Amino acid sequence: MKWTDLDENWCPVARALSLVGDRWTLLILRDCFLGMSRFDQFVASTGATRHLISDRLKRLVEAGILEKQAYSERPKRYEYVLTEKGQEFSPALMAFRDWGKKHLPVRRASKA
Amino acid sequence: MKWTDLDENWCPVARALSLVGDRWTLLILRDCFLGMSRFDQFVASTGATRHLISDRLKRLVEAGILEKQAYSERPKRYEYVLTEKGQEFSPALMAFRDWGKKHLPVRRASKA
DNA sequence: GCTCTTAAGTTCTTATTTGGAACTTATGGC
DNA sequence: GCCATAAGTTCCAAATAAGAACTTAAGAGC
Repeated sequence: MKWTDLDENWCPVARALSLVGDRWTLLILRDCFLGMSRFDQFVASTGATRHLISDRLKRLVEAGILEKQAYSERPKRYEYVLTEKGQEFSPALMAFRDWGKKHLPVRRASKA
Repeated sequence: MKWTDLDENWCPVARALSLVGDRWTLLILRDCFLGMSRFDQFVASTGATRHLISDRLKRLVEAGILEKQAYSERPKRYEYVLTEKGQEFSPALMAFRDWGKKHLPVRRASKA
């Protein structure tokens, strides 16, 4: 079964997961809420490959969660900003944060 | 970069994702909140392969999110129940549900 | 005492996805 | 000219997932 098959599932959780239920996607959204908007910021912050970031940004734009906006004309440079649909995803990330804070404390010195 | 490298990340969202930031894992947890507890129920409900369910259940048990309990001695049969740590993950799933309900309506007759 | 069914996995082979590094395009600065 | 920056794309190897069949243990029906 493919992930895209979940997009018409009866369950709203499954439909949400088909779109944003992916680790890199969720990390990109976290970065957006932290104020990031550019390709190389996402690459540096998440540690994902450029290929993955490229792919996930494309999906998020198609889904109307992010919007691609030019911030420079020559050379053409784009940044990605949260739409209202994207903004409204924040409760989910906050729930992840709260749960992580409570149940997954850092044991050693952080690597990242 | 590997996923497991996120488990010591400074960010609690990243640490949470290293453990449960996977579509099948989140679908299994959804099923647990819907009252399911057995292997074949997860397979049928999520549409994932048996291999994946087996792997994800193992991880969730190791992480202390689910507990494996015998419900039959001969033959040995196990079921998986949420621990308190697992129970406390419900706000995240509810956030996914609310966001999915609002922003991802079903367009055609459901396939699943 | 043979065959069917159920439950919880495991194993196998083939496809798809990801990781990592190098390359591209356009421009500005030294 | 040569180096740097930003936002990607391309390539191949490695890791993961898909799909179906097999395993183990027991009870039910005949």
